[in-house]
Amino acid sequence: MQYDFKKIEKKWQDKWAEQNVFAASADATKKKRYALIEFPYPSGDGLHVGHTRPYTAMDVVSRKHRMEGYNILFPMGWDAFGLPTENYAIKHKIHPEIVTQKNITRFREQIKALGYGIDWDREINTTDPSYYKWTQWIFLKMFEKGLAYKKKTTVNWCTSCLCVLANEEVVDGSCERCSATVVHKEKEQWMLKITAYAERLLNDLDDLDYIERVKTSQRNWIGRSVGAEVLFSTTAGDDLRVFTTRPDTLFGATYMVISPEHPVIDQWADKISNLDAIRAYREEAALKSDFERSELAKDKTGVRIEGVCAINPANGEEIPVFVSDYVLMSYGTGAIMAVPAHDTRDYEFAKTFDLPIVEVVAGGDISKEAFTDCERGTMINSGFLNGLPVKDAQKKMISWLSDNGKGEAKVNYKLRDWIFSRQRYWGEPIPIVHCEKCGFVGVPENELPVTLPYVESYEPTETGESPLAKITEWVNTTCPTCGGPAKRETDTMPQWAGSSWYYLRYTDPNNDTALASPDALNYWMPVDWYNGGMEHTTLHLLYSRFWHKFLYDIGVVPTKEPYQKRTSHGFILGEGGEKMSKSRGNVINPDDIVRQYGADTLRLYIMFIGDFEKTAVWSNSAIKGCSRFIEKVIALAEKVKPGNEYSKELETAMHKTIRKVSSDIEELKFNTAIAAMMALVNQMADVGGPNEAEFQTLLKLLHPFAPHITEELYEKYNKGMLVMSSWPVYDEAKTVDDSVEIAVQVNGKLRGTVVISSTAEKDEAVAVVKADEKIAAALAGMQIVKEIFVPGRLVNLVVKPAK
RNA sequence: GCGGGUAUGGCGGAAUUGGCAGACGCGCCAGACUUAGGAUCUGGUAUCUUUGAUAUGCAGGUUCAACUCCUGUUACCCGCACCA
Repeated sequence: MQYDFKKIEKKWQDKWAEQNVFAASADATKKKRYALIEFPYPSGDGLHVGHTRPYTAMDVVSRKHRMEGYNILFPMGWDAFGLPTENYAIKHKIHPEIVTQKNITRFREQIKALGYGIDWDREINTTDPSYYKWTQWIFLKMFEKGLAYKKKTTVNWCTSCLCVLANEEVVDGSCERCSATVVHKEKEQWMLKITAYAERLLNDLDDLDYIERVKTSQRNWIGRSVGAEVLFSTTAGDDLRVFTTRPDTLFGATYMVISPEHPVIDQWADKISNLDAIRAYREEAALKSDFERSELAKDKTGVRIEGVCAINPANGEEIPVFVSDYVLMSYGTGAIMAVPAHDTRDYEFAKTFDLPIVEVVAGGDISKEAFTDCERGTMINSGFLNGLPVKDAQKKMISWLSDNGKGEAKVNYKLRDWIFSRQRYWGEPIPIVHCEKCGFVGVPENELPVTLPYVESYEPTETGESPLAKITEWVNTTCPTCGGPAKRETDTMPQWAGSSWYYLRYTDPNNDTALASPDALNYWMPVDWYNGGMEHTTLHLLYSRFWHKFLYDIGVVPTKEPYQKRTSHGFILGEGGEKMSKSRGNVINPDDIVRQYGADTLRLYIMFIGDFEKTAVWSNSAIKGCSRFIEKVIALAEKVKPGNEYSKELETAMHKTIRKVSSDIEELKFNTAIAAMMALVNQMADVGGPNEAEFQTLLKLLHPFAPHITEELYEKYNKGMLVMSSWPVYDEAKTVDDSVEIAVQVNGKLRGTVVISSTAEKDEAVAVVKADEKIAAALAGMQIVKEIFVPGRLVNLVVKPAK
C-alpha cells in the first residue's frame, strides 16, 4: 500500500467531525476526565512546532482515556487580546479585530490538520464580547468585595509600548514583549489584591499534584517570610515602622534606611535641613531603570537625612536615618532597621558611610564580613537577650516588643498586588464609571458587556492615557448610582485577564446567564490534568489560582483549586541547539512537516524526540525514523496471519508492551512508549507477522500517537472506529517469559549468561551456573564465599583463591 | 548571591529504581536490489593494546554489586534577584 497520508488524514478528520466523536457528553453519570492545554495566543507567525509538543501529549493522554471509557473534555480556544496584535495592527493599519480573526482562522486550520481530538463546539475566544462579558463580571465582583481598587503607585512603564506592565512582565529591566527599557513612573492604576490570597495560594499547593519545580517557584515567588514589625519613634514626632526577619538583632540596629519614595520625606520636609539633597537623590533613583539599579547594586548609595533621628526601642539610642535605593518601597514598610553586623547589605552600606557596626550575635568574624547565620550563634551586647541562642532570642524579643507596644510578630510576602490596568486599546474595558459625586461605580451587571468601541485610531498616546480616552462619546456617560454625568474608565485589562478563568468557560461555553452553569462546573471541575509552559508558573498559573479561589469564596465554583495536576513540557530548539527564530532562519513550520511527512509522523516524532519535560533539539533527519516506523506498520499489515495462530514469545511481548505503553502515557514517558512499540513491530516482523488480534492490539496502542493511519489500517476489520474502541488490557501473568537469560557474575564482574526457567529458585539457578563451562573455568581453583541470586536478573558468585 | 535542574557512544536518548550500561531512533560502515539512489531491504556499529581490559563530568566512599546511594568538586542550563 502506498502511504498516501494526505488523503488518509483528510478522510479520518472528516469522519471524526461528521460523527462528532470528540464532543464531550453532557451525561453527568459518566466518569470524566478534563484535560487542558494552554490556549494559544494567535500570533501572526502561525502555529509553532513548540505548540505541538504539549498539544500532542495531552491529545495522546485524552485519546487513551477516551478508549478507557472516560467522558473526555479536551477543548481549545484563543487568548486573543494583547499587545503584539495591537502593534501589528498599528503598523499595518488593519484593525486588531480583523488581524485577530485572520490569525485565529490560520491557527484553527493548522491545529485541525494535526488531528487532535478537540471538541470544537466548545471553542472560545477571549475577545468575543459574550466571553469578556464574564471577564468583566468577575472584575466587578472583585470590585464589590474590595479586591479591585485604584491606587497611585509606582509602576513599571514600558518606554516603547507606552504602557504599564505587571512586575511579572518585566524581564531583566526590559519589557517582556518588546524588550524596550522599563522605567518607574507614578500612576493611578487599578490593582487586584492577590496578596489577600497569598497564604492560601501558598498552603493549598501542598494538596496539589503539581510537578515539584512548579510548586517551588510559586512558593519562592509568593516569598513568605516570618519576622516582626517594629516601631521606631523619631525626633520628628511620628513613628517609623520596619519589617525584620531578625528581631533578635534589634540591639545591633545602628541606623535606619528608608526608600527614596517613602512618604515621610514629605511629612518631615520642614524638619529636614538637607531636603534638596534628599529630593535630588529621589529624582535620580526614579530615573534609573530597574536594570540600572541592579547593575549598580554593588555600590551602595544614599543620603543621610539631616535634622531627624530615630530611636532604637531596645536601648533608647538615637540613630541616624538614611535614604537609599537599596530599600524598596514595595516590600515590607519601605523602611528598614539596619544591623550591619548581621546583614550583608547593611554591612556594605555601613562600610561605605563609615557607620558603627555592633556585634550582637557571637559566632562570626565581623571585622571581615557580616555574620548572617541564624542557625547558630549566641546573643551578646543585647541586654536581656544576652546568652540566648538566636531562635530563642527572636521569640523573647517579639514578646518584649508586643508587651511594650513597640511591635508584633508579622508575616510578609514578596508577592505584590497585581497592577491590572493597561493604557492600550486591544483589551477588555474595565467596567467602571467615575462619577464626581459617587466616586468609582461599577457598571450594573445587566449592562455588561461594556463593549470595546470600534475606532479608527488606536495608537497609544504620548500622555500615557488609553486610546479610549479620545472617544468622548464613549467616555461620557451617566452615573449608574446618581444619574449624573460621569466618565468611563478608559484603561483596559491586561493580557492575563481572559486566561484567568477560561477553563471554566469550556464547561459551558454558550451560557449567557452565568459564566458557566453550576451543573457543568460541578461535573467537570477541577481540571484533571493541565499541561503548560514553565514560563507561566508565576503569571497565568498563579493568577488563575487566585481568581478561582475568589470565585470559590463567592460561591461560583465548587472547588478550591482550578487544576488538580500540572505538568510542564520542555522547549523545542532548532537544529543545532539554538532557539528557533526568524533571524536565525531555523524555524520549523508544522505545516511544512505535515506536507512532507503527514501529521501522524509529526505527532510521533514530537513525542519521540526525547524526555517530555526537558529541552529537545529538532532534527530533520531523526524525524525520518518515525516516518519509516509508520511504513513498517503498514508493511506489517500485509503480513498479518489469519486466525488465532500465535507464538508464546510474541504473546508475552504483547502483554509487556501493553503494560509499558499504558503506564508510560500516564507518566509522560511518551518516548519510551514509542520505543516499546517500535521494538514490538520489529519482533512481529521477525516472527513472520502477528495474528489479527495481535495486530489490532498494536493499532490500538499506537492510535493515540498516530490516529489517522491506525484508523485506516483498522477499517478493514469492520469493527468501527478506533477512536471509540477500547484500550487493550494486559494480563500480568502473561507478561512473564517461560525462561530468562540471566547474568552470571564472579566477584561482580560479568563472566557469562545462562538461560534458566523464570520460576527457578536459587539452588537450581546456582547449579545451572556452576555447570556452565565458561563459569566453571572461571571458578577453577577458587573457593565460593557467597552466592547471590536475584530472580530473573543475575547470579553473583563471590570467590577467593582456595587454600 | 538564592532557588531549581542537567551531565551516559558520533547525535537524540534508554536502563523494570541498587542487579548484564548503551533499549529505541538518527548517523555511519558493509552487502543486496537497481541505469541511478539522498528510495528500499539485510547485517554490523561504546572504546582499546581483544582468552581480556576500560567505560555514565571529575575525586573519593558505602556495597557481593553503583549511571542509580553518601561526601567533596567542576561545568553548563533555567528561574528569581538589594525581598530587610
